[in-house]
Amino acid sequence: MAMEWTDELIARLKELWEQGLSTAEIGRQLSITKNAVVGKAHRLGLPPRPSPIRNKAAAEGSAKPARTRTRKAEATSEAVEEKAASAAPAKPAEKKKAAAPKVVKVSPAAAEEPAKPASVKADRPAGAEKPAKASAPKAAAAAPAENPKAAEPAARPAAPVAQRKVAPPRRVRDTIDRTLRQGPTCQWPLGDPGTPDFHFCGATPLPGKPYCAEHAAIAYVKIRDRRH
DNA sequence: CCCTGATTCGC
DNA sequence: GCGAATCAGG
Repeated sequence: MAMEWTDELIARLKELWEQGLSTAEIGRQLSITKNAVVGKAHRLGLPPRPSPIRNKAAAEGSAKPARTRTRKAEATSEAVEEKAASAAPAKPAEKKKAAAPKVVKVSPAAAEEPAKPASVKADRPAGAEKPAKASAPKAAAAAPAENPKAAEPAARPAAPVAQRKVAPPRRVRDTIDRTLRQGPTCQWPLGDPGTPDFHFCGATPLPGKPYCAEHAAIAYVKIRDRRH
């Protein structure tokens, strides 16, 4: 079987779906693709979400194909047209890019992919480890940014930033999102981003604030004495 | 580019 | 039934 949509899995899907999470996000939490999420959601008849492109052919109640014609349908009808239109194709190529060679995807080498955290699906095989620069530091800078004056929140270990573990930006973001969603914790960064000891405070935050009392005090300073 | 959800259709 | 491939808008 391709996949077992257990009752529990379906229940989780429904729940997350109702929580308004994006399909991709739900997929990440369930370790499936967003396509799987969307497909299943439709089959389950879950309430559609506001889609960026939903209404176009649909809202068009009148003379219109009412359908988006995917490449397959198009190819089919094209073939038909070709047959009926006796040679001389009046239209060059709609908007399709010329028949791209499109090499086969999965290569034999895929078998020896480096082990992954298991739970995480192996997406982005290629670009997964190059974006390592701006993201981590950004995370650290984000919090203290509210307080330009009291910058330099945590001690700087002056650590030899040697072994960057290269934290994928997306992953980091997702982790943070998840944390925030499932239970707020103090997001004050501690340590040097990129070093193994980097982490967030994690204490219980003040109501409505991303930081705990201790760090909120540092993060939010009055802007008094601005003039002069 | 990134993201989003929707749809089609081979499996 | 499933979901990759694709589309299409932001």
